[in-house]
Amino acid sequence: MHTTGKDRQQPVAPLRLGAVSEANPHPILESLACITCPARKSDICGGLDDEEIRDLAANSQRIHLNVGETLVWDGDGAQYSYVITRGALRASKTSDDGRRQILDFLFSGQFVGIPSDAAYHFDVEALIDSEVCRFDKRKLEQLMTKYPNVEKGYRTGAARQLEDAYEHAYALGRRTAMERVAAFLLDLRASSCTKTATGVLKLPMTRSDIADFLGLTLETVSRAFSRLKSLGVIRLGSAQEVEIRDPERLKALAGSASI
Amino acid sequence: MHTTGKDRQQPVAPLRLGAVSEANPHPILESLACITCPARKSDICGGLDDEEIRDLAANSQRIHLNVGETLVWDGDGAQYSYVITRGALRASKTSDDGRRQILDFLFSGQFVGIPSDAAYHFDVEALIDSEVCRFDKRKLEQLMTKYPNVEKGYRTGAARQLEDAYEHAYALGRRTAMERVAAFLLDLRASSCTKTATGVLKLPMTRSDIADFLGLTLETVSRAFSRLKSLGVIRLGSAQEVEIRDPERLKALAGSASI
DNA sequence: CGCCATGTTGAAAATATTCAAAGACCGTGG
DNA sequence: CCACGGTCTTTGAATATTTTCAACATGGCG
Repeated sequence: MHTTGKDRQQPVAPLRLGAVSEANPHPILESLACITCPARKSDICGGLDDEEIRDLAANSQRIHLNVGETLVWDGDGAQYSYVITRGALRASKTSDDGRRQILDFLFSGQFVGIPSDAAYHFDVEALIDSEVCRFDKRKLEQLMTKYPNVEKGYRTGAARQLEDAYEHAYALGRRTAMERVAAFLLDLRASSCTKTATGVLKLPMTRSDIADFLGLTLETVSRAFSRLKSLGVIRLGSAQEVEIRDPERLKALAGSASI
Repeated sequence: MHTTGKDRQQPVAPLRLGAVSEANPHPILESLACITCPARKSDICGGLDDEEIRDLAANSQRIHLNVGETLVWDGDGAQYSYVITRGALRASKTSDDGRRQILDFLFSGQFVGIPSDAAYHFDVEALIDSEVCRFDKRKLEQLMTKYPNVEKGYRTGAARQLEDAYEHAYALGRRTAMERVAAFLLDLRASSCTKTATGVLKLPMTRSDIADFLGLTLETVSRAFSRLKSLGVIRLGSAQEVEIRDPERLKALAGSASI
């Protein structure tokens, strides 16, 4: 049985919701920020024109998260929803005996906050310094009524997350360790994860995070990386810098897609 | 690597969408059926009063599925959504090399059809003779606009499915075989799965189905059942009839919850 | 420069899978 | 009504994959 070491180590000064470092309403002058926001085309904001987006801006707050800070705690009242505008976060479930399953890595443009009841049932923490846009759930519902496109975006976002979760279930249940790691790297490449100009991936997560996402141990993940390296499929600048040298080969190693 | 035997065996005469055995619009006289429907309190129908439900009935068709019949094919255009009104179905993804992951077992009251794009990315098949209520997606959207409670129910349903998928991911990634089987039986007991008057579970799925749901092989599942039996935690009438004799013990064997 | 986190690698151990065979159950047809 | 055939299930033994335990390497940061 695998118990992570990493997850027991709390962020230096974990801030509970409502006590987040900064939570400033978008000043009217700053509503321009929405126009140039990396999440401008996200599910929630994408359906609105620049005029309407000011309305959204007035009903949201921008929040900065330092590395390790927690945005959402398991059990927290689901008062807010969030759109990631910069950085990288992880959503995870941890059992009381310390086993952790990372449900998703979240990058800019992604949406957090589709609770079925009054509370969240997972944690969300910042892997690196990040920024999110916060919406009061009540106000978001009003916005959804006012702007059908927001409602539709919410629905699309929920559906996509569900499909991602299904794909993840396929990987966890039916793929080998090697296939999981290969598929993970391909997914990362297709995501909003940071890349250098030459396309080198800058992983914001540790081997332990990857292991807890893929249902493996960090050693198994490390061995898979080493194997990929020795096969010449990837190149490792540092442990966090991964260059995919042979995408086709990587696809083959990821095994047949789930159709 | 595990490849199921079961899944290669197509239903005798698989019917493609639109060619389903019966698809009759709810006759006006039959709209009463909605009132007494087992899915009357489901997410979609639950928010409406008996007057409004007639409107829903007029916009839906009742469909009968025989054992093994397929309701949704991976790749199918997502033209319809469904509410299960009777029976048991399985939603699954199968890769082209034959590996199958069952995503969910669906019982009466549950909702199928939250596509992020134009197509479904999983199959849905009947485990036993079943009945579903079919909604044209377009009409469902109109109904959602007309009745905010339907829209809210849809959203709640989507959120619940997402949370189920997350819980499933935790099980697949971090639980042992024994824990998965124990937790599965507890989940079934809490579900709408058929039970006798004395509370004995009537499993509509095979060991192979359970294995493909839990990311195991059928042999491993069978061994876990045998173990539970020898521990006196369950009693097996037949392979499909499971009596949970010691729920507390079963909970302990399911391991600590994911919080 | 050195410490502490993170990452890599090796060997032993555990868990689950694979392969194999036999038993139970169900529906069908004689 | 019972025998038959096929499918599903159970159980055993060998094998494979992944985990666990342990030691060492690396590297970022004070």
